[in-house]
Amino acid sequence: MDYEKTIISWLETETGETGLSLEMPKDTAHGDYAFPCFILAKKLQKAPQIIASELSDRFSLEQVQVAAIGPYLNFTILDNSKQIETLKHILSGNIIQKTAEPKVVLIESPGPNTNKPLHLGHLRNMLLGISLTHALRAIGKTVHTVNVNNDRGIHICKSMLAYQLFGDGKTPQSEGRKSDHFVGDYYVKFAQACAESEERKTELENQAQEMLTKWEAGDQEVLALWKKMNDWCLAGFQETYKRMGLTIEKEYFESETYQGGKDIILKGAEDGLFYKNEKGAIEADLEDKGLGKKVLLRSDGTSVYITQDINMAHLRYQDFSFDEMIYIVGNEQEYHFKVLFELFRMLGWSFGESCRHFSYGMIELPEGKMKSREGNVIDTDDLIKTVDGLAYEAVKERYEDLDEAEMNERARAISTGAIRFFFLKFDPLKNFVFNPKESLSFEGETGPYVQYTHARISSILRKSDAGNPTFTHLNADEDKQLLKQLGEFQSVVERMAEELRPSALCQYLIKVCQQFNSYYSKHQVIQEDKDVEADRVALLSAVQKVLKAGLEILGITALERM
RNA sequence: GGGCCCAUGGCUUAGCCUGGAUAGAGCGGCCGGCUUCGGACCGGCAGGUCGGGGGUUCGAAUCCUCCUGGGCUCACCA
Repeated sequence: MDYEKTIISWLETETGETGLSLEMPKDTAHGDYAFPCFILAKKLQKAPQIIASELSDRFSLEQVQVAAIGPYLNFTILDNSKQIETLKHILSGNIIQKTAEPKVVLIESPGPNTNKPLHLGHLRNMLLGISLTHALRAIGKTVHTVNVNNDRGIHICKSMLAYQLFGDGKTPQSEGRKSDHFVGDYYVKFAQACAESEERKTELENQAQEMLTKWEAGDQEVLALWKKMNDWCLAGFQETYKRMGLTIEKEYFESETYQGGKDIILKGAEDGLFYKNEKGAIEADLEDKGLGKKVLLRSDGTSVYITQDINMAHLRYQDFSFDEMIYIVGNEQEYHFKVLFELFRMLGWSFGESCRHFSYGMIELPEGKMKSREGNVIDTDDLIKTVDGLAYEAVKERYEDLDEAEMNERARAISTGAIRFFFLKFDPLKNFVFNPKESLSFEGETGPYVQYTHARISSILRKSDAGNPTFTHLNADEDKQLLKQLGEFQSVVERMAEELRPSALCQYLIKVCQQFNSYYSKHQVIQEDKDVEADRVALLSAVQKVLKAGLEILGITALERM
């Protein structure tokens, strides 16, 4: 029985109005549905309080209790069969329904440059990508993960040149340095050398430019150096991806795709989509879209940044024939993607319509923006290492008699939980300040809090010897609140997948945990009355399953013990 | 200068799309709670002109508008 519809149709016949709707009160003391009577006040020439009380006098529906609280009509559904239905559903393991159309989605993340290690921006990128991948799969979409490596250009040559000048034949192995960090060290050295003097800077930049020209000309020596350093970087990234649980199905490389982009542009120019400007460069006119004019090929015929993105999309469509593509890229590239998608349209590529730029805000440090050239960046690997250490200390402090392997395993899960949750709980659109000293905690609205709640429930479930539930003892306010909350899990996951907002799931999980922990402090689960115990165990078990499914989407291990 | 985005207690933030009943929460501060299921927890207190003005509305943190402050962007860089 759909009480909402029934109540609405009663209201409509009673008042002669149409198109009325109910709202869901925030405060549970206000029941399950509410009708604000202000709307009728003008028409009926009566105070809304009076209208509410008159309507409540005339109301009579099975299983629905009505109360006029001020100008509101509040309805409470006494029949909890729907919630019990949901509860049984969850208990049977049917936690998330695949309600989405079974489309193929491509997700691009994290798009690194191969001249330095991954920093916190990439971390945010990866975690957003991973959680979205999980959420989309959970609701029934097919997701393929791809990546783009920006492995060509002047920034790459800077690291290469510095290595040539100061490298002295050293290798990551000889220095015992993670290979991408080793490469990044030379990017910093380049900047340091440039800082010596203006002359030195000009000299070095010219040399880097020469190197780039040689690279494009296919100079064997330069290419060999490029290959060596690129491979170091990529190998380092792989380690970090693995640690963060990111699997990439197909890697694309700018160095391999930029040439093909030219042909597409040239063909487009032939077809009259683009034109040659007065300097001989090929341009797209996007003035009518408010995007200005965009150069697609330089007058010397070489490609620009966007050229390779055009070809890459084309290649990906050949590889995956996706229905949707989501680019997870920072908000500083919003203009770039507006232009890119417009170009897809001009080229008549139908998939262009379903491309989305998942734009996220930057991460700043308390002392300001991160600048890799200046060295005030926090690397992903360094952060993980630090938090691993903190988590290990936290576990050791509480459970000193655990064996080393178990201690490490828990510490690692907790560390991952803390990092992931912290980076996902904020609205992705917003910039946030990362304060290394204060930001990462294992208490309050954190991943470990959710993990702890899960472990706590698990512990109770292990101890209980209750039989089968009858679902007749879940009538306390706290029972109802929890049941109601569990019923919203599905729509939270759907919303996260549609709106690309993992933060919505984080907020939800926190709320469930808070409600459970409060429940825990008021209601004893394990007890003499085994019928009551069985029902509460059923409820807890459902909470546990929802927490676990939610954590899995975020990529966090739901611990049985911690 | 044009475009896009952001502004909520000391700090970090939810709510804004789809307007409603005392603006939720975490951290920090203060007070209290482990001889029943895990204190990485729970209960309570203090702390808010929801950046500012104007408008729409019975009603605005939420919608519209102007302004202020901040970020990003508008390369034949990537």
